Amino acid sequence: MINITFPDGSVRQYPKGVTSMEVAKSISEGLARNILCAKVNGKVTELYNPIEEDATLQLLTWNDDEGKETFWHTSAHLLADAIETLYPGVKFGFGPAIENGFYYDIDFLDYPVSSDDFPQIEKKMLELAQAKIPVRRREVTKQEALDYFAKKGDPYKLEHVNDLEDGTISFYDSGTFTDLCRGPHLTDFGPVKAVKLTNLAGAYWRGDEHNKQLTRVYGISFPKKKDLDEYLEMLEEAKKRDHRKLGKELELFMFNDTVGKGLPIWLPKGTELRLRLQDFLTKIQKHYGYQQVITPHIGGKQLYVTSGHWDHYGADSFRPITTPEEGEEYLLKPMNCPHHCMIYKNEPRSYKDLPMRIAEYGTVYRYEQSGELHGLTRVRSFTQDDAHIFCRPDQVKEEFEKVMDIINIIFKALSFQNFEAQISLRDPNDTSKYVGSDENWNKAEQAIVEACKEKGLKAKVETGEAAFYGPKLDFMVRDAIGRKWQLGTIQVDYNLPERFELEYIGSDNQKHRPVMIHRAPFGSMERFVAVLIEHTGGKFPLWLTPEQYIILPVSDKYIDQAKELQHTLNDLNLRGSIDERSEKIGRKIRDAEMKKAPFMLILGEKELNEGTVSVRRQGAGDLGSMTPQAFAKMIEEEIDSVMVKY
RNA sequence: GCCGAUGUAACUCAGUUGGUAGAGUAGCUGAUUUGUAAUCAGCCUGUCGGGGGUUCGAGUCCCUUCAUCGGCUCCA
Repeated sequence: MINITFPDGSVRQYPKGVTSMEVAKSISEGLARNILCAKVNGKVTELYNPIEEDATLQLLTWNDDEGKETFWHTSAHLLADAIETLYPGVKFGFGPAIENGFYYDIDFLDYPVSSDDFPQIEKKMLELAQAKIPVRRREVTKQEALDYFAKKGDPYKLEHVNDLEDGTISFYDSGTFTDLCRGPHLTDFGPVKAVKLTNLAGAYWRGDEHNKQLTRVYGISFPKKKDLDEYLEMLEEAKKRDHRKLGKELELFMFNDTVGKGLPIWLPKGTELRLRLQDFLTKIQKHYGYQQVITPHIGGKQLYVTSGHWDHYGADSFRPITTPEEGEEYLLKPMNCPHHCMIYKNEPRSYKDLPMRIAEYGTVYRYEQSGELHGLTRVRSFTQDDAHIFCRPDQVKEEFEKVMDIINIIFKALSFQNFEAQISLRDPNDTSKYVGSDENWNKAEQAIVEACKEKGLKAKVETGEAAFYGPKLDFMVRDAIGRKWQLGTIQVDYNLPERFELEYIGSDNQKHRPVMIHRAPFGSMERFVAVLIEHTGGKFPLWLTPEQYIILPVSDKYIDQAKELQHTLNDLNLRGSIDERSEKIGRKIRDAEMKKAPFMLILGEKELNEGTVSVRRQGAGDLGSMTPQAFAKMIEEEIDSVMVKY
């Protein structure tokens, strides 16, 4: 007999060699019906694997992330199985589970494939699922694996096997389909009750654009039909928060083909919103000792040759601007750092001058590939809330942490609680992509890791994601449909100061090299506003919203008094407008609700007699009547409650 | 840039097998003067993304190009 320990700490005895499925059955039939896989001693595995010694056991269902992952991973095999049946001879790449569903990369050879094929593939998948085709693991030697795929003629699988070590290779058989796979998997295809193939995309083999592009089929599957319907419903809801749709509806920004793709135009309401965000940050930065500067939108090409950007990105940038006078070349600035370095160099600096913090809302222009453009989140002209901190080496950590504080203030004020922090280090195996000495890189990377540790910030470390001149700490926030976008960023840079030969005179009267910190708490105004729109669904916090109220006169008779009320509210530091149309009050309320105006102020005979106004909150209904002063106080208190003290 | 899809009025969308375009909303005009989510009537609105082709005839078919959407690659 062996002892099985369950997550709640309880221990039960079972015969040696018992399977997780048998354990589940011993507990309850219902549980046995719902479990998908099991975690034995911390490792996810199939339900049919025997447990030979004392172990901890967690039975995983659809409600566990790892249960879902296994479910979707098996669904990827189910997809491949169906496709191999319908399109004999196609070649398979990788087919993993992803955050929401699964995909399989497939070389369809000469088969013309489009989303029109989805229904019949889905049908085939459900057929195989209903047949409860078993999925079985088997260990194979490297040679067996090579022989199998050589015989089958699957070049991608063959290449993959070649990279694997003998003794670690396993196959999964399901019906007529056999796949190279680490697993784990469901016991059979049976639990898959609903399948939806979502889209078709090109994907380079092994993610390398020099390789052949395979066809990636994305899908999602569920153990119940109802779950699929709910998922599709959820996607529909998310679409309503799409910043591109809301940006149009709320008249925040626009694009125009003649102006150019990826070049956003901020409309009056969007501009107001953005300026309010900028003012908010400017105040914080003033408190933290930043100085604001303004630099031109173009700069001599040599700036970028010196910085190294020309070497790294020159070929993929907007072409240089030339002048009638020969020999002059300027670039639309793709970043602000070189200009700021010139400000630093403008006069000799003393160690007493440092840290020197130079901030600018700097609009930059980058030639993004056409397929990359995406609403306001990926554009060709955008404004960074940029700043560069020039400091002594001994000040790096403290300055870095202060920037983290600023980002924290901003994210809190806008309720971005669910951000993910990422430390991006260089790829130690390919240092050719980077400039600067190993020593500088090590110092910079260490500074970031230590700062995160001291601040207690849990950050995911990604190698190979650093900028070419230095490592960085990024703050990622998800959009309405779950895509991650980098917003705030902090970068430590020992290299540009060297390239621009920046110096300061130390207390020892010797020349020293400062360290540079690049940082942008919003990241870019465009992307930040885009994500903010999707988070709030267009219902911005009161301190930020373009219109805090709309006055709704009950009839035309009260328009003059409405104007008086607006003056009063102006004096109380509130902003809003009047609905002067000759419409019934019900109509005005409906339209104001649709426009997401936070407060509706209804003004008629009753209010005029009382010297009050009737207040209605968007989405919440009538709050009763109050004086304009009381209304202003209510708004003020609400704004104060979300503001972070610094 | 690559793969797949989409593009019809300001917006959301309809338009059968090819027979020269419709609805709702918005807008305009008039009537109504309104009390907490749509007052009524009338009017206006189109290079059917652009260019080329097939055809007696193209929003519908073909080619090409542009933009957008979902991915891949990229993201200083």
